[in-house]
Amino acid sequence: MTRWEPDARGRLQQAALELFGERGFEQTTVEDIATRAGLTKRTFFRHYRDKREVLFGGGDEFERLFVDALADAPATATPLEAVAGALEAVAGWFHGRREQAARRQVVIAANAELQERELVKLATVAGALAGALRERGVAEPAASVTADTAIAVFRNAFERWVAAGEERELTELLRESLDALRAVTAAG
Amino acid sequence: MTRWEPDARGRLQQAALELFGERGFEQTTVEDIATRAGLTKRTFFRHYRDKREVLFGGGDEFERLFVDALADAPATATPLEAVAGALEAVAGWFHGRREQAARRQVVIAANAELQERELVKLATVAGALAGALRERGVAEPAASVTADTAIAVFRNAFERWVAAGEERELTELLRESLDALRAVTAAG
DNA sequence: GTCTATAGTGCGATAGAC
DNA sequence: GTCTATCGCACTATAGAC
Repeated sequence: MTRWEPDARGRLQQAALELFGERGFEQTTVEDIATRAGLTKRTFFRHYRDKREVLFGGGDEFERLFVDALADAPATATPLEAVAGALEAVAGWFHGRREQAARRQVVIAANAELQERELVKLATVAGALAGALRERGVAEPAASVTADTAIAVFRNAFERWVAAGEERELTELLRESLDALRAVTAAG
Repeated sequence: MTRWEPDARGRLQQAALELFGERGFEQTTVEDIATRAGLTKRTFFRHYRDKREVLFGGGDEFERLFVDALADAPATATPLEAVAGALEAVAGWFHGRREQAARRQVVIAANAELQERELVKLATVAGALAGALRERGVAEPAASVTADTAIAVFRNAFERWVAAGEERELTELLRESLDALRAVTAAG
C-alpha cells in the first residue's frame, strides 16, 4: 500500500460504513477499518477520536448550516418563524441524499453506542441553536427550550423521512411535525 | 471481606458517587468501586451492565412516575395539560433531593460518557411518554413531538434548579419553562 | 508496531440463607 | 439438602502511551 494516497479521512469513513453494514459495528474492529482503507490503526486514531466518530465526521457542516440559517432570518421574524426557516434550509441540504442518510441510519439504529453519539451530536447542535436564538434577542429559558424543541421537530421529521415506504419530501414532513407542535401547544 | 453484607447495589452506588466526585469518572476503575463497597469487580457487573449505569440505577422509577402521571390525567385534559400535570408530579418526587441531584449532576457534567448515558435515558423516557400520549388518543407525529418537548422542558428546568445560586423550587422553574414554550409557539 | 491497563464476559466453585 | 449472591480466574477487545 502506497503512502500518501489522498483523502485518508474519506477512505476511512467509506471503509467503516461498508464494514458496519456488512458485519455490524461491534463485529468490526478499528484495525479492520484501517486495513481496508490501506492505513494503520494509529492513523485511524489520528483522524477520529474513537470508532464511532467515523460515522459523524461531517456533523459540523450540519450544525453550521442550521445556525447560520437561524442567524440570517429577518429581524422581524418571531423565534418560531426563524426556526421554521432554518428547518427549511436544512431540509434543502439533505435533498437528494435520502438513500445515503437511510443507510447510515440503519447502521446507527442497530447499535446503542452509535445512538448515544447521535444524541450527543444533536444536543450539541441544540446548544448552538440556543446561542443563535439569544443572539436574536430571545431570553432564557425561552432560547434553550425553543432550540431543544426545534431539534425534536427535526429529528421527528428526519426519522419518518428515512423510514421505508415514506414517499414525501423532508420539507413536507418538517412542516407536518411543526404544525403538530403548534396545534398541541395552542390547545393546551 | 464478609459475604452477605446487605444492599450490595446501594453500597456500589454510594462508593461510585464518592469516588467519581473525589477523582473523576475516568480516574476511577470498577475495581476501585467494588473494593470500596467491599465487593469484587465481577459482582459489580452482576448489578450494573457497565461502569456508567451505577449512576443511573433508579432511572426506571423516574420513568414510571412520569408515564403514570400522564396516563392518570383526566380524559378531558388536552395533551399539554396532561404533560403539565405530569411535570408537577415529577417535581414532587424530586422535592427535598436537590443536594443529592446537584452532586450527581456535577459528576455527569464533568464527563462526556456520562452525559451520553443521561441523554439516552431521557430519550428512553421520551419514547415511553410518546406511548402514553398515544394511549390517550394523541396521533403521530404529535405524540412524539410533544413527548420530546416535555423532556426538553423538564431538562431545562432541572438544569436551572440544580445550578448554584438558584433558590426557587423545581415546580416554579418547570412552570416558567413551560410558559416560555407556550409564548414562543403562540407568537410563531 | 508493541505493550500495558482497563472494561466487560463466561463459567465453575463456594459461602451463606433458608 | 436447595437457592442464590458472590467470588476467582481466565479470557477478549480496545484505548492510549511509548
